[in-house]
Amino acid sequence: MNDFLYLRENNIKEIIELMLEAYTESYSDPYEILKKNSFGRAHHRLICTVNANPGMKVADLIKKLKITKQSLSRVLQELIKDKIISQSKGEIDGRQRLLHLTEKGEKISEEIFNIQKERILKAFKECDSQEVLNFKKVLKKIINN
Amino acid sequence: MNDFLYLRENNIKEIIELMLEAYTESYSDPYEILKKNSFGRAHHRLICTVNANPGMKVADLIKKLKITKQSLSRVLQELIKDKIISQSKGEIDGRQRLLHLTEKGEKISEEIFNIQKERILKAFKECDSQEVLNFKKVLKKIINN
DNA sequence: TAATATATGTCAGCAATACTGACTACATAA
DNA sequence: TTATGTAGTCAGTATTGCTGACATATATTA
Repeated sequence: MNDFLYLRENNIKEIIELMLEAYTESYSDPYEILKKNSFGRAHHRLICTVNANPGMKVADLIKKLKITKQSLSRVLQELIKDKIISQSKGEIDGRQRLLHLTEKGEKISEEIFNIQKERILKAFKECDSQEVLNFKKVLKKIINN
Repeated sequence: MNDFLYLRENNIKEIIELMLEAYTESYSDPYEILKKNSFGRAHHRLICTVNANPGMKVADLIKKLKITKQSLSRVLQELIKDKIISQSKGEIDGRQRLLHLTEKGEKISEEIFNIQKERILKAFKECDSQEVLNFKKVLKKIINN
């Protein structure tokens, strides 16, 4: 195409800042719902990640969220006590604790999602199929280092 | 196109989680550079936002970062003291304090950017021009409510 | 001009999130 | 059996964020 304008520093710099904004906006939308349940940003990230990766082990959650196990522990224990998340012993490796949303957890996760969905849906309705597919593709490339 | 698969709940849910991951990864990349300067996540967000919006006023920064002025203040004063950010009196409205990166601030901002750039550049090189343009377009739509 | 509103700054205290380091318990692998 | 890997825990500290109250300077309005 029209050479490599999209690889220029200014474009990349702009996109890095847009990602910060999009994240900040999107993840503050469900603030009220979270507050109603006495949850904060840390619980939100945890619920969202376990929801997307049911059965993941604790070590993977730590890696994804980029926090220490001590930081994770406090929040995770709260969610387990509140019966939002459940743990099961790994069948292959008995040391692992596999994480799942409980039924109650699924319900709250769904409530949170329904709020966050509004912003995304509104945006996507102003785009066509191809644009959204490309958005998702690039997002994945950014994650896979 | 092939009807509206991209508007389905599961797709949107997946994208919300991908945005969390992409942000978490991207904004932890420059951890070492920030630490070297005794800066944290809060400083990072502030530097990035002022860099993208030179001359912005304090109230707008508060709105973008979604924090209180008291939270902003601590970090902002640190950056002003370290001569990373400078304030100038608004010419039209003398109550406003307009924020800029200093020369030193630009330098650190560039260091941070150069680290974050690597991940984005690597991703973009595996995409074509149109895909990146679409990525940016959708990102902007998500921000503009 | 006087009263009011707005933009910013500041003080004090508290809450949430995250870190380091040290140690334990248990399961797997060598 | 010994070493390693996974998870949990305790104690202390740092960072980031909040609320409420109050101060200062500038702008707007009556």
